[in-house]
Formats: sequence, C-alpha cells, structure tokens
Amino acid sequence: MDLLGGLNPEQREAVTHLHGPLSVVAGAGSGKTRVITHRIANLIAHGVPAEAILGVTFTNRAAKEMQERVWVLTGGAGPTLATFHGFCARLLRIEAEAIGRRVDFTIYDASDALDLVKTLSKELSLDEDLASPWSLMDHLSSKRNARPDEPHTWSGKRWPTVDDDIARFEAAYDERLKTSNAFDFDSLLTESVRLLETRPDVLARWRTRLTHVLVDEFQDTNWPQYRLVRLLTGGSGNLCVTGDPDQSIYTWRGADPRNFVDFKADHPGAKEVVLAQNYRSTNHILRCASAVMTPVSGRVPKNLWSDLGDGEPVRIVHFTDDRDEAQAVAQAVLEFEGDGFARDEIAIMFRVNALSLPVERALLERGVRYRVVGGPEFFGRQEVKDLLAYLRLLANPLDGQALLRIINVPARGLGDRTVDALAAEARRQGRPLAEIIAARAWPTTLAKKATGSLDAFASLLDRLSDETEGAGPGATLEAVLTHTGYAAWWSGRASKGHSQDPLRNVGQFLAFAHEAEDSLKIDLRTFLEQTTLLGDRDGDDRDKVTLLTVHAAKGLEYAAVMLVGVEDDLIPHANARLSPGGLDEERRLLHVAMTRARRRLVLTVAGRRVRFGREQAALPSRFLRDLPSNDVETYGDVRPAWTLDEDEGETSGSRVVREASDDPDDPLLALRPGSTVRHPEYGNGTVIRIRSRHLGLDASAVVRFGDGSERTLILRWAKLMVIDAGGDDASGDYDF
DNA sequence: GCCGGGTGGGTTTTT
DNA sequence: CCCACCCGGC
Repeated sequence: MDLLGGLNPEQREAVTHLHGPLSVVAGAGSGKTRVITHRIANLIAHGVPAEAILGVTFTNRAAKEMQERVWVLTGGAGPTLATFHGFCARLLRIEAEAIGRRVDFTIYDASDALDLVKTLSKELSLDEDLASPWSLMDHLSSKRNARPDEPHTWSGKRWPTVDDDIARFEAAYDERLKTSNAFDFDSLLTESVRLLETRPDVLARWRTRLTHVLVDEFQDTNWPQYRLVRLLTGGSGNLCVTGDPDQSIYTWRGADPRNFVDFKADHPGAKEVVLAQNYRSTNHILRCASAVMTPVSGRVPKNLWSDLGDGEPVRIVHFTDDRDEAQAVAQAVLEFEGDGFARDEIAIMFRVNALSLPVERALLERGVRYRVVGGPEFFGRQEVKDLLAYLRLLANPLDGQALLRIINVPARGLGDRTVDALAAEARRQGRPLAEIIAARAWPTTLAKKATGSLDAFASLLDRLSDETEGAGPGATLEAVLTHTGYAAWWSGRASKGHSQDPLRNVGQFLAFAHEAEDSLKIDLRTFLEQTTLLGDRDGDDRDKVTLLTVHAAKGLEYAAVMLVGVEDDLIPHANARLSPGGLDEERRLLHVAMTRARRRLVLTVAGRRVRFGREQAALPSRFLRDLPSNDVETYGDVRPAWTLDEDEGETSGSRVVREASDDPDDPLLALRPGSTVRHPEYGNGTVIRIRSRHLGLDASAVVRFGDGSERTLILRWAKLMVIDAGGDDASGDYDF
C-alpha cells in the first residue's frame, strides 16, 4: 500500500519521520488522524513490530477509529491503541502485585470515588460545611494532576486543624483505595507513573516492550499523562505528539497546553511540523471559526484555509424559546435529509447535556431516530449502579465501596447503626470490611437480630461467589437477581417518584450483560472495566442523528452540524468566569464545535429557556458578535424575548428571514451598553451596563433615562423596546 | 430499620 | 425540573 500518496508535503514529512521526537501542530480538520495512522503503518512497514507501538488517544471512540484505519492500512496489524486510562489499566493489571494490588482490581468512576469521599468524610468526622465532599474530591483531583513544581494545597475554607484534617483525609483515601483493591481514574495515572519512577526494572521492561509512542490531542494531556509518556520513551526519544492548542478544552481537568512548551524543552532538536490546510470545512465555516479565536490572548495565530470553496454561509437562527428551537432543529433534520445529507452525517451539539432533552422530545415526536453519545443516562441510574456493585464485589471481594453500596440493598435489616458498627470494627482490627464479613467476625456488641441478618448476608455472598465462579457477566447478573430478590424489592416499593421504570432498566442491563457475554465473549472483569472506562456502548449508529456535547464531539466531523443554545451563560458558560482564562476556553469550545462541520453549520439561539423548571430570559452569546457578517446569515426574530409582550402573540414564533445581523435596524444582536431603549413609563434611555444572570439573579440592565435617573431593570419583566442597538464597539461595560 | 414525603439546591464539560 | 438528603411515622 502506498502510504505517502495523497499526502501534502507537511503530512508526508511527519509520516516519514520515523525515529526521534516529533511534534505535529495540526489545526482542525488538517488530516491529523491521517498522519497518525499513516505514520503507524509506516513504522510497521519499516520493521517496527506492531506490538512495540503505542498510540494514546483521548477518547475510546478515537482509539477505535484509529484501530480500524490502521487495520485497513496494514492489513490487520494490531498496535496498542488506547486511552491513557485504558493503557494504564492494562499496565497495572500486568504489574499489579508490584504495587500491592491484585490483578482483579476494580476501577471507581467519578461517582464511586465521590461515595468513597463521603464515607471517609463521615468516618473522619470532617466538618462538611468547611469541606464538602465535592470540594474534597476537587482537591484530590487537582492535587494529583498538578505539576510537581506547582504543588497544590487545600484552597477551600481554613479552619484550625485544616492541615491535619486534610492530610488525614488524603492518606485515608489512598489507603482505602488500596485495601479495596481499587483505583479511581486519577490514580490509574498517578500510580502507573509512581510505579515506573520507583521501579527501574519495571520501567526497563516497558521500554523494551514499547519502542514508539504517539500521543494524540496532546494539548489535553495533564502532567501525569505527559510524565508517563516521557518515562516510557525516555530511553529512545521516540515520542510523537500531535495536537492543537486552539482545541484545548480540558484545562478544567488538569490538562495543560504548556506540555507543548515542555515537549520542546525536553526534546531539543525535535522535529516540528505544522499542518494548516484544512480538508474538512468550507471557508465560510472556517472564517467564522477563526474569528471566534481572534480575541484569545497569547495565541499563535493560525491561518486555516481550505480549497473547498466558500460553501454556504453559517446560519444563525433565533427562536422565541427552547421549545421552538427544539421543534425547528428536529424539523431541520428532515429538511437536511431532503437536501441530501445522510442522517448519520448530521449532528446536534450542545454545551451542556441538559439541552439534549427538549431536542430529544422533538425528535421522538417526529420519529427521527437518534443516538446520544455519553450522557449520564444509563450507567448513572441507581438500579444499574446497585447491580454493578454486586458484580464488582463478586469480581473483587475486597471492593469496600461496592460492599457498602449493596450491604442493605435490597433492605435486609442492616441499617446505618449496624453498618457503622461493622465499619468501626473493621478499622479497629485494621482489616477490610469485606474480610470481617467473610470471616463472620461481628463485633460482640451487636444485637441478636443484626447478627442474624449479617449471617444471612454472609451466606448470600458465599453462595453467590461459589455459584458465579468463573461465570460471565450475564450469568453472574442472573444469579445476583435470583438470589437477592432485587427485582421483587423494587416492585414492592411504591415506585411512584421514579421517572423511568427501574425494572425496565434492570431488564435492559441484564440484556446488555448477556449480550456482552454471549456475542462479544467478554468476561466479567473486562465487562466491568469497559462499563466504567467506556461509559456508554456505541451500538448501531446507522440512520441515526447524533446528539452530543461539544466536548464529546472533539475529533469527530459531520457534514452538517447544528449547535443549540448559543447563548450567554451557556457559551460562554456562566461558570467560565470563575476560573482565569475561562472565557478563552469557551471560545476554543465554540471553535471546536464549528470546525466539526464540513458543509453546513447552524447556530441556534433561544430568547427564553427553561432551566431548573423555570423559564428564564436568555441573551445571544457575546461570541456571535465576532462572526464576520459576510460569512453568516441571520434568521428569525432576533429581538430578545423580553421585548415581546406575551399576550400579543403576533411576533411570537415568527421566522422571517432577515438581512444579516450587521443591519443597523436589527433590533438586536445584543442589547449592549450604549443601546437606546424605550420604556413605557420612563421613556427613552441609554443602556449603561448589562448584568447577565448570575447568583440566582435575573439578567438586568442599568439604564439612564432622559430625566437623569438611573434604573436597574430586570430584562425579563421590563417592557423595553430597543430603539437603537448602538455602536459596534463590543467592549462596553459588561458586568459578569 | 424501612420507606415515603417534604424540602432545598443545582455537577459544564469526561476518562 | 430532578436529585440527594432529612425527618417522622410505622
């Protein structure tokens, strides 16, 4: 196979650079995946064994896609292509005993980890007002992801014993993970690093095993991740990193684009390739995407260009409310199909998962098949988590959190008092809770009734583990359901307050486990690892519209993209202002969303949106003002919702096509400081300041009226008409 | 100890 | 709206 055909000179340079450090800075759609897969194939063609190549990607989806493309290029060669977490899990299974874990360790997802924090917080009697489980979790995570030269200390509230308490907590957390024979997401990374740092023999073995490492989405790696690949390639320097600082959207999780700078410093003389030609999108789309990035500070400007022509202008469509928006988006799917877009080439994106609900409803009404990528949905449900906990406990009997979760589910007479007594006993003896139970070493203080229940529970566990020895996920789950009476317990409870029938989910989960066992032939441990590391399955994607967050969309592309909720407080998200550089990251996020689109890009804005059950006014995203007017077309009634009188329905729902938004008569791309408005009582005035919705307060504007008075008006209520939107100067006095 | 009802707060984004 | 948590009745 010709591996270099069809590559441009820069791509070719990267693909043919086989040994020694290489960095590829690749703008969106510049053929980065192509470069990586071809380079891997080229390495193999030049005699590097496939098993000696490790490709690290950011998502499982990307790993899978690369796997397939490499197969095609090499005729079935199988290098290791995995996420950081997946690779670390593999490494740690092999090296488990070197760090005091057993090969059957389980992995805690974010919510399991939070449960552990809560357990420990209670055990250590920490004051939750001073240190909430959430802040403790945050603290742990950012501490472990911090660079060693920027040590991270407790940044929450201070109290007299803070240093002691936090230190005790950190130690207890690590200890409990270890005695539970478990890792959380962060510790998969940090423990792998620690192992390679402290055990030269292990490190040497892995360096022999893996001679070439490639890291994709390098801008989204955090310190332990970079440290890991440095360790692995420290001997040979055969490290290739690819990424795009403009697509750095994970700094909130410890990702540090400075790794690019470090890479250069750590690898003097490294080859550097920049890919600028875009093969994906038309130029209207690219110019809009670039314009969003222009104001980002400290950025190396990148001029993305494409020879695919201008294409269609980017559409900005305004709606009265989110219901309208959802209906139109669902309808648009059908229209796009009429225009020749395949359904599985259309994506609907949003900044936050919550926005998918109204869209899903509208799609359902029209019978449009869709698929939601990720989302907390299924595996986050209580009943599924309960059953998973049983499976985890059977796979790893030391898993303390799994045990705590199910010890009294279904209710079997083991309430808080009994469990607390058991936990205290476990601590007293310095043994894991599971051992106390297996050995039936109950504390002597327990009541007869409790010990009876405990005996029964211990027997249940014995029986289950005997019966499921070596069984697959389907059979194991079957046994759990039979012997625990879990389903009967649910149906016995007045199951009103549950939006989705828990029993249906139980049935689905059982079917899922059976399918994994029967058709995919995966064992219980793999099943558990995949459900936590992979989250949702990616079943049959054909003929379905894809719904996903912008984060989940990174690395993907679609012929048509609709991004909903392009409003202030969503993009940029209200919380973005809490962190330094937050607004820039929001720009990058919008940039990522836009550059997913090949030919058609639609941004939608609603004037009102239901949030937390209340309908609230929404403003178009301030980023929209940065889009070049020649590249966009604006549709719909762009007056903000609060200028419409709800009782006179004449304007509501109108979808008049208008001139682009640079039309001076346009009532408003955004109300802004300097705009002239009319108030029915106070007359004309000038907007001095806009305050977006925050801290539970509605969005408001401070307006100076003709009589010199300044009034703060709640935009949701005040019957303001926009007379003159004011100048183009977007740098007015916004208060966020 | 179990469960249901009331209440208050809200987690952006993912492995 | 949807949940996690608290409380009180059984």
